[in-house]
Amino acid sequence: MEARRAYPFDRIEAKWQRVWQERAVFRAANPGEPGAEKPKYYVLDMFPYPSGRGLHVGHLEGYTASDIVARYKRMRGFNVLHPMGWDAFGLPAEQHAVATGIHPRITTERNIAHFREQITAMGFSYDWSREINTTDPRYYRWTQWIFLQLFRRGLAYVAEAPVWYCPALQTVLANEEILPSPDGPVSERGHHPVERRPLQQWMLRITAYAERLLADLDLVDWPDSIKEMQRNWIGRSEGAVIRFSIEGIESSLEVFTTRPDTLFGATYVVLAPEHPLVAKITRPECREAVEAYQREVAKKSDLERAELTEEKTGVFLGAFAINPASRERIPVWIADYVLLSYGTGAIMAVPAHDERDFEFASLFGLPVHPVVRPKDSAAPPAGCFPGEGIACCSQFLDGLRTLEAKSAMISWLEEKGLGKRTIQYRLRDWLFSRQRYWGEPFPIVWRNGEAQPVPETELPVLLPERRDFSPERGGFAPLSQEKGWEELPDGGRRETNTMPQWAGSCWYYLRYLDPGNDGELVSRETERYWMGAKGVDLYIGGAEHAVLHLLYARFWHKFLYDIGVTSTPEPFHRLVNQGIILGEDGRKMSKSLGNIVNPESLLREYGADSVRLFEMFLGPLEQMKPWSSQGLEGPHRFLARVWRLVMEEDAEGRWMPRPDISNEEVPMETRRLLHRTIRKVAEDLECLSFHTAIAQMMILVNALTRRPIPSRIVLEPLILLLSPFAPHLCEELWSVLGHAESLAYAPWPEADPLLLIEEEAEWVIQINGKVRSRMRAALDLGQEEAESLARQRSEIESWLNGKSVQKVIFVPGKLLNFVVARE
RNA sequence: GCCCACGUGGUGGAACGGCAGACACACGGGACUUAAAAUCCCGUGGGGGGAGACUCCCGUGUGGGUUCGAAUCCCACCGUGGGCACCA
Repeated sequence: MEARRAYPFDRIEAKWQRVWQERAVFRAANPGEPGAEKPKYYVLDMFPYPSGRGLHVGHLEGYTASDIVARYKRMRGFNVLHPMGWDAFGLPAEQHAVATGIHPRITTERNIAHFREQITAMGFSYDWSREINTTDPRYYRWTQWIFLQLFRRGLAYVAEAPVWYCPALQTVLANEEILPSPDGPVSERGHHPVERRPLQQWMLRITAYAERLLADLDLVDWPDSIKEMQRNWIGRSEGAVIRFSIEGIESSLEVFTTRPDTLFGATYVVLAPEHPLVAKITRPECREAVEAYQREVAKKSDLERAELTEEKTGVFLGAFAINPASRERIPVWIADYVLLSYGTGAIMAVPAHDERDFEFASLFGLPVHPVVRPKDSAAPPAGCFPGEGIACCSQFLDGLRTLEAKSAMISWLEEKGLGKRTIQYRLRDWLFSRQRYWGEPFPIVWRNGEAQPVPETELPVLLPERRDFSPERGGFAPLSQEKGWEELPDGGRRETNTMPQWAGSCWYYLRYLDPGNDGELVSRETERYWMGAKGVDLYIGGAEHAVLHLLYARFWHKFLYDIGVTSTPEPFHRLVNQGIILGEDGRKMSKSLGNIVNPESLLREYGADSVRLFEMFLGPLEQMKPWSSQGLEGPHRFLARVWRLVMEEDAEGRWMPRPDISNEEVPMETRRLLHRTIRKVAEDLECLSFHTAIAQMMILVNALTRRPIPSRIVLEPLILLLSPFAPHLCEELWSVLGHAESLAYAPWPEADPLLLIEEEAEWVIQINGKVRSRMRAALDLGQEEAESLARQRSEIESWLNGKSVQKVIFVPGKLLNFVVARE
């Protein structure tokens, strides 16, 4: 069915997309090129993984927002960097290869072509000369180079550690890729069950940067919720490590606690079941029970240990430790509520002041010694009191507040050599290897059991071609099947793990700056120019990357800063998350619900400008909101109205410029409205309030439609204001009005301050805070004049009749409120 | 359980502590048309009074509070979404 079009968007959109491409309109100038004398503005989208499903309206929302900003900033005189690329390594393409035998490279290329086509059809103003692809050897060469620098500085190391292994995906996964579920932990991708296995893995020492990753959150302009999530993920806690000696044995054990002030109340000690000291200190009579418990924990730890609905369990080792403060003999237990991977893997239990210890002590009949009382109470309460208060029953701490008691205890411990002040982080080192094919190979060769770096001159280490994609059983890397690749003539063997998908996305924003540079990751001069001062000026993407991508990228950026590659401590100055777009039914879009909105049909029916405008008109960018295909009508009609302000149909139905377009001045009311609109749109664009900017332009266009005034004096500024939102339509109208050049770099309209000054205002008159009247009057009335004008109004007169006015609130230019006695 | 965000018409949403519901969608009425579509105009939170121009009351999840005045600030609760979850 050939739908009649409200305006010929199909023709003009194809035309302008071709013009932009042919003239390389959006090419950004690097230092030394004409254009680079302008101030820079770097507006970045989170680059997509090119999946087989193509882009959905959610991607398009973020990309539309960033494109509007990019176009706006160009018109404001900035040299704008607005690039796009592909995060193309990753599991889905490899899973597809396993299933179909088609090489992931083929699938990836096909998907990228589809994505690029969809993006082009939306009219986004990317500088395609900077397009990057993480699977391109010219790109991943530098991913490998960064890894080598990390390795040289001891920040990449091999460790045998219990890691999350997913039998279904046949790979290990990072902590960050595991989700809790009612049936135990599962993989984030695919929700397959995962279990713990001890394997030799590459780790990155992100914990070395924990403090800076935390502190520098203060430097960036990000949503508070994201900062908070990162803070929680890093999980800094201050406390002390305290040494407990073991009765009858030479060795001692260390515990970490955030409450050293409660040491006098420590009535037992708990080790993680896997703690290396357990075998050494367990008494023979307890050995059987302890080992049985360890086996049980090892078996269930995979799935059930993460659940906390279960009752606490543990066993006594038969051994005793000495409380270093009270000199009391206290029992040593193991229990699975203590984790080996945090702190020292051991705790001092203070059941009187810790809920978990209290629960455990109650269950096993262990003693409870209160040593803190609330500020307003003479004695500690019964049960467990985890709050802060005043120390008691603690000898030299008695009477001190919790904060002081902590310091006093730490000083005492340090003096006696029994402990010291410590900071612990919840953040763990980053598990960096994957047993997959479709990822960056490590630039590492094993010789005599030692990992050796591949010389930089030999980069990139190319991923070998493959025919057979079935992964090997048991968690070995597929690359270990490629003997000709793995085994080197000198007897060395290449590392066969590959890097995780996060690797390529950790630094891609830097490669856009200088994508063709084969001598350096990015030239110093270019990096200084584009990342100057604050790094990426605006970064738009989904909140699902709050901790993973954004924490990893910050880590790498700080490392690159330390080795002199980057010049700013933080990569992304301002971060904005677009909200999720729900299906028309208000539920999350998903294949199984059948509520996914296909952008192709919308583009065919309404055109890219309408889709762009509607994506923005839906509501605040950061908010979650449902899609409504019917709602698209509004912005579409609006664009058609703008079209008809300039164009009209002749008898044959051809669109022609209106013959009556003039250069004549327009009525004062219209000029004022135009200039208010200019101001409002610019203000709203600065704070990314796109929907209110559109509403304001609709108000202007509605006024112009009502009383047709086809004058360039109002039409041209309107077209410029609208052009970041609906660039194809506006380019066409701009050229119809006789401009030979694209409007992409036309100066943004300036609001005339004289036209923004109002002389009159509508005053609101209230009685006891309720609006009882309004009047148009001069804006600059004094209180007395305003009051007497208000009192003359009959409705106010009758409201005030017989009442005594106690007070009059006067807000200049706005409001008058008579406060009268209530009977 | 803990942390964070958010609750406004039939719907999406707007509103520096000062006119609640801008702008749209949907719906209803009208103009144009042989008719329809498109377009244009008018109406549209709920309830009451009035023949009428009009007018009064109620209303921003619930209950309190601060204030001359609260959708907006504070407290408690309920609901929705997101994050964390034995991290000592």
